Amino acid sequence: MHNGTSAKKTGRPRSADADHAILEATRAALVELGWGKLTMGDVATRAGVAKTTLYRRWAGKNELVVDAVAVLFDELELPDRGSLQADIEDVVLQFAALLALPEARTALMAVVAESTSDDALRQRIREAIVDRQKRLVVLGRRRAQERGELPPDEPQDPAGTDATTQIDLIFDVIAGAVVHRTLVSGEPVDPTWARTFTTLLLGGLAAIR
Amino acid sequence: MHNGTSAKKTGRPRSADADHAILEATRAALVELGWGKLTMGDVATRAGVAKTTLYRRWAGKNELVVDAVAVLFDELELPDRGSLQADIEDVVLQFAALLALPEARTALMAVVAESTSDDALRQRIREAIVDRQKRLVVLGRRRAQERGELPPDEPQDPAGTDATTQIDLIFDVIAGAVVHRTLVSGEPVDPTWARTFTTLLLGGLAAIR
Amino acid sequence: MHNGTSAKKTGRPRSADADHAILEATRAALVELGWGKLTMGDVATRAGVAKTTLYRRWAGKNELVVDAVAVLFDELELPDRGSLQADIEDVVLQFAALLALPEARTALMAVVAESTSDDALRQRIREAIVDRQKRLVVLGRRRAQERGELPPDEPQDPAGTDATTQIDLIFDVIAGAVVHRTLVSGEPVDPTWARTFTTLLLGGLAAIR
Amino acid sequence: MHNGTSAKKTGRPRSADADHAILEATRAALVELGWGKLTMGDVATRAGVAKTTLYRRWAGKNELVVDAVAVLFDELELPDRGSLQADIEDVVLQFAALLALPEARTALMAVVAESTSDDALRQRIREAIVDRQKRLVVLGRRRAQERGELPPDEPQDPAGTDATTQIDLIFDVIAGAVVHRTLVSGEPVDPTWARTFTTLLLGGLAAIR
DNA sequence: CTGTAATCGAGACGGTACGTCGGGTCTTCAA
DNA sequence: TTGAAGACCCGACGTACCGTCTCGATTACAG
Repeated sequence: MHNGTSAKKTGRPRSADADHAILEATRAALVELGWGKLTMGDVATRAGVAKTTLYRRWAGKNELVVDAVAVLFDELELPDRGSLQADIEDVVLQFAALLALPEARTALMAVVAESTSDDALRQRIREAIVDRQKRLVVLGRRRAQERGELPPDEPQDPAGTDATTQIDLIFDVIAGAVVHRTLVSGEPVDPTWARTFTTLLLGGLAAIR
Repeated sequence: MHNGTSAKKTGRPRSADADHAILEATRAALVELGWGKLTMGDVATRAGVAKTTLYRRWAGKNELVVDAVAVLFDELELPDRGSLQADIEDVVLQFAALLALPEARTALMAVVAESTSDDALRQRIREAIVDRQKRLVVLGRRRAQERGELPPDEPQDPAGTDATTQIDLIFDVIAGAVVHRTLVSGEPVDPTWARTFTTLLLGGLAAIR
Repeated sequence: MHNGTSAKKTGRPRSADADHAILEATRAALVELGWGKLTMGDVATRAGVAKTTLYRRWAGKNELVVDAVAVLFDELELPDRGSLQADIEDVVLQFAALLALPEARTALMAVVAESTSDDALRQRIREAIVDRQKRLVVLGRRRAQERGELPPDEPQDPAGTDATTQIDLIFDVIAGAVVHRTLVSGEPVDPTWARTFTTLLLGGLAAIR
Repeated sequence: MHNGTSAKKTGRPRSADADHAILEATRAALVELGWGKLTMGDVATRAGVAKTTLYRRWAGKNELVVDAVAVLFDELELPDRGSLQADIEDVVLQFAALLALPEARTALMAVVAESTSDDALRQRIREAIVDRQKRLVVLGRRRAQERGELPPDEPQDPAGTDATTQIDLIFDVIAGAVVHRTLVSGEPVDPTWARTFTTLLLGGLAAIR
């Protein structure tokens, strides 16, 4: 977040309402205008807040938008559907549904784009958005191991892949494929595609062990 | 490209040199400044061209950059390394190397980001960049079929996937995973990762048949 | 004029129609747009002529406008109304009527304004417009002398003014007063004002002898 | 001036320094560059001010220049030289000296030229420049009446002219003649000319009573 | 209850880039 | 050689946002 537990003793305290109003306004503006047309002044106006107030809390457009959309990604969940295949299909569809929201797709790509030339921003994105979703992979994998669908983690087999590498790979493949199909190829992620993709992924996982 | 075979009979013809100079200048500016700091005026100056000339050919920054970087992606090739596994690993590494170029990574993500709220731009990107690289998947797949590594296309098996669906899926998985690992996860795509990823992909392909 | 009797032997001859169309279009554009909004491109379009054609004949906006409006001032005449007072009143009203035409008032002031920092232009204005109207003063003065209303020119009386000085002074006073009242004060020059002004002028002329 | 006593309660107040710096810079730029080459951007730079600041106060070049030069005309004074003839000669020479300044001559004519097709501008000029100088005529006339050089204002004699008409006439004749001789005829206004002209004027004034 | 201090909305500030417009030149093809 | 068409370089336009700054007016907590 933008401010930690910094010590502030005296003076008028910051309005908590303002924070919510600003983030809400940011999301609304993203939907209507897209990243490129979104302006700080407009966000301030929508939030009924002065630009000063906005800049007192966030350093710029990037930081503001990251915070504004991060919360959306926290809503992803991994329900226990009984099998790994079903679990993955479910989360793939959830993720696709999220990327169907204009504010999410637009904001995600925009901040990622900015981050290609801004390491601090990349770090922030990773912390606020990306790494937090890895929990889904970790959780799903553990459940599958408990069900016996996947073998338990073992001391690294030189011919195989260790747990971290595997988790990262799964994450990149799932997130990458869904994002690419949705935003680049522009094709829908429907249950059929989700099933085929998941089948491919699980088939592949068996192969890398 | 920005102009088709429109009929223009009279008047001074447009300078072909200007086109090249502008696109070259755009790539140079992208490397030095990145997407965010790149300005139309600067590109014009670098190209030794008036801003008007630039706007006469491209509607804005997005369109210009798409054309400027499209050519970079055309350099990807699929050498025949003797096996499908080797072919894919090779092209994965080529793609990763391309995304390591600042002008390519920054420009690609930026225009994709803009395209989330601009259908015309998305269409342009797809034509100029994305669809043209599908040729690599098509070619690699045909070679593998000739080698017997993959079964020939058959009348659609209701339980399987038809050729087009499979090509699209492969494309989304490869491109998505490489882009995600490179630009979002921020981890390197090295030969080891390429091998593991390719193994997963081929294992998965066997599963969806 | 813009071209003298320059020798042109070969090639396609210049269109005489073009000249008229251009000057006519210039006057029309002046009326509608005023000096500041008048553009060479617009004049060319109105005249159904290419900009090239226009620049082949005139060096720029100033020269073009001077020629376009010069002809208007040539229409001033000094009818013989029987007395100097009546003659002056008549020409004052003619001049005022001319300055009531938007193309004349606007063009005259505009080129005079430009001429404050362009000696060549001032020279051109003086030749094309100003000096040609001095004929009216010279003629009126001679008629008055013939009628006996004014004394004949004499060898310079040290206490008086010689002929040239007097002509210049009369011209400046008449032209200046009419222009100032019309364009600066923004008051109308009607017969009453013309009579009072002429009375003042003639009374003054008697005093400087 | 450009802003009246408009009520503005909140927000940062406009910088008074900026106003002065801008007007000063405008005059300097007029001297160096003349009206035609003067640009808003250059004025802003000279004044150490952003273009926005400039446009926040003045609608355009015309309005700015009117205000910038208006102050020059306020420096004209009518010293009491003991006789009406001497007073007029003095102010005529002052006015001529003012018109010898490049910034004054060029700016005055340019804005008058623009005003021929812009009523709001004409109004502004009249308020800021023209009408304010009528004070000189009014003052000189009253002094002369006190000295007995001119008869006191009387209830309008049907055969004569009332006070306002006379003041306007005198103003148009003096200003018009000086401007015309200086800027159109391009001849100098020296003491000799001033004397002759003043003699004519006073002689004429006697005639219209 | 009275300071002190940080907050608030408002809006002016110095900048940078925008995309357009007009000036005057140059290049092509047709007459 | 002229003419229409239109692309060219150049420079200024007036606008939009940026992120900072100054205002006067609220709030809180501290003494």
